[in-house]
Amino acid sequence: MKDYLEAQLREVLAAMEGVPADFQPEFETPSNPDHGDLATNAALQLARPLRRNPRQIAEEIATRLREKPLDPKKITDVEIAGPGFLNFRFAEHFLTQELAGLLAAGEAYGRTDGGQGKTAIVEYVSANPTGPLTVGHGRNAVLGDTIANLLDWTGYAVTREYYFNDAGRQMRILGESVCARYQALVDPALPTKKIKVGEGEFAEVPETFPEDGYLGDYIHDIARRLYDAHGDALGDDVKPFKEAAEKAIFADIKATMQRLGIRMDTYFNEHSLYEKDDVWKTLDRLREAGFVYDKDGAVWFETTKFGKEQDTVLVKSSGEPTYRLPDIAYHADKLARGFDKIVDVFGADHIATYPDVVSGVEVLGYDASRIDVVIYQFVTLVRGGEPVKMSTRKATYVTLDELMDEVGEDVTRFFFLMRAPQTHLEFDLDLAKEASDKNPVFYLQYAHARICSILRKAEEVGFTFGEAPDLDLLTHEAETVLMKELFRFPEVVQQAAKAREPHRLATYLRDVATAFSGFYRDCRIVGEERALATARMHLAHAARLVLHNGLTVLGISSPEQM
RNA sequence: GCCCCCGUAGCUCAGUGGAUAGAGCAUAGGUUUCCUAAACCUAGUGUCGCAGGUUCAAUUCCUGCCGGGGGUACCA
Repeated sequence: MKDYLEAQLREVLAAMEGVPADFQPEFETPSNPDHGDLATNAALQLARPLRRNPRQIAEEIATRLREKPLDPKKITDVEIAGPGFLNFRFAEHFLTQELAGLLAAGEAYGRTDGGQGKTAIVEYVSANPTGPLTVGHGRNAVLGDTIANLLDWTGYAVTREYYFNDAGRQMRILGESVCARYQALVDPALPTKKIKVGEGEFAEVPETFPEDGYLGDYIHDIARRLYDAHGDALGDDVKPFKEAAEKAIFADIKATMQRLGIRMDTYFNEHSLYEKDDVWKTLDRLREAGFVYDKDGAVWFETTKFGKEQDTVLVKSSGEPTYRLPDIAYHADKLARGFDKIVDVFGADHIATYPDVVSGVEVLGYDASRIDVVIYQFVTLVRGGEPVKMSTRKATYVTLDELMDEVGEDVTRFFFLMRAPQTHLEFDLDLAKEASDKNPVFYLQYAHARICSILRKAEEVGFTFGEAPDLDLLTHEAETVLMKELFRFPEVVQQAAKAREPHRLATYLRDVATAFSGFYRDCRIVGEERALATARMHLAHAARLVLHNGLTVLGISSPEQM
């Protein structure tokens, strides 16, 4: 419809004097229904170049549009309002045509092919296997997964990738932590020590426990399982402990992701970049390009040439690379794999590092504009009105599993998606637990379940989807309001995908549920005359489809009864 | 110091150039002989942090300031 009107308007404007050739008319859907279904501010924008009163310009455009004339099966009315807006009103017939299209598309309604078969890779979660996923990881996981869904729905072939590092210092400490716990099981008389874990807080640990070791219960569990399986045969070589811990923790992480409905396509081990020698080749190429120098025994990247205040160390004087170098190699790898869109989902703590990655791959000759970094702000966990400091190492965290046990998988996903990524998310655990039935996700699911119930009841009394509906019977205001709301769905999906902002879809679905409530209140099905009831069944079904499809994109179930 | 994000109703947040700034929660009241009351309806509140600027039009864009958070390691 927008396309039709834009074409008509362009023809009219082309015939008017003084309109710039490159003038781009803008359309919008007015929030106030009195202002019609679609409006354009063209006359206001033209006021300056034409040096005429905008209302006068609007009059001329309106007259010319009426003379064309506009197709009465699409547009019934053009009016001038306010300072010079042109408001258009859709013909009812147009709405019912759209409804037929929606019903025909079914569970594919909302899918568009703007991606044109292009490829995208979304990197998310990417937690190193040092402990269970926490609430903090949850926002990353759910955001990334939903952005991947949105890209899928807008025509991209999407790869979901999990990047991890199981070779660094943290993993060694993990192995040592398990080893120490194991040794204490072998010999309970082993001496212990106290280590500081915070301001005035101490933990009693085995003598061999690393100073900055991991204190979580899962470490005990892993040690206990190793002891049960191998007795005292393992000795004090850290390697088997590290490997066992990684395996157990990764299995745990994957199980948690599965509960959230997340399935990765690929797991990318940072170590593979060393096996392929990519890390050092990357360094050589940066050096050849003239952006690398040696100083104080370390290797530096000249990030000052890209507007940063300081240069950045790529290789420490110990000969060990900092994480930036493999990060650059990894992104070069993704670019070389040919993805059209590369989306990274990072916490706010990465905000200073990704520009280095962008600079790095540009130096390597790649088009860094293909990379799109979604930075989300941290989750502040609040319990009993107090913010909770979370640390994987100190084991002062709430796991994602615990959260899902308390409030459920659907609420967990929805909660993380409700707000714009760039705003801080205050997660009040007490509220989430105690008042979880007030979470908006139930509002959406309830609306869906209620539609299913209505349709079941309608079929019980003898109405059927087998009959061709006369959709033109849908002229009640509550019906047209609902239809217009439903038709926004594909555009909302596109906008949410483009902006990488899933919360737009969550907000929209609430509006759909509200519009359906209005229909439910004013328009009955059971008890109505057969033709009207049949038409309304189809409209209710359309509303169910939009809710179901929208919830599917968000990764949330749409129950048929509650 | 410098960089990034945020500042909108009592609370949590939508709203990125338009016509009277919205929703949920909370508060007060009302609605079930009627397809699911996990619902619906009604009532009320705003110096859109402050000050300038650009524009026919600014909560939205630009600059400065104030406040909150994050970053600014040869840590990841």
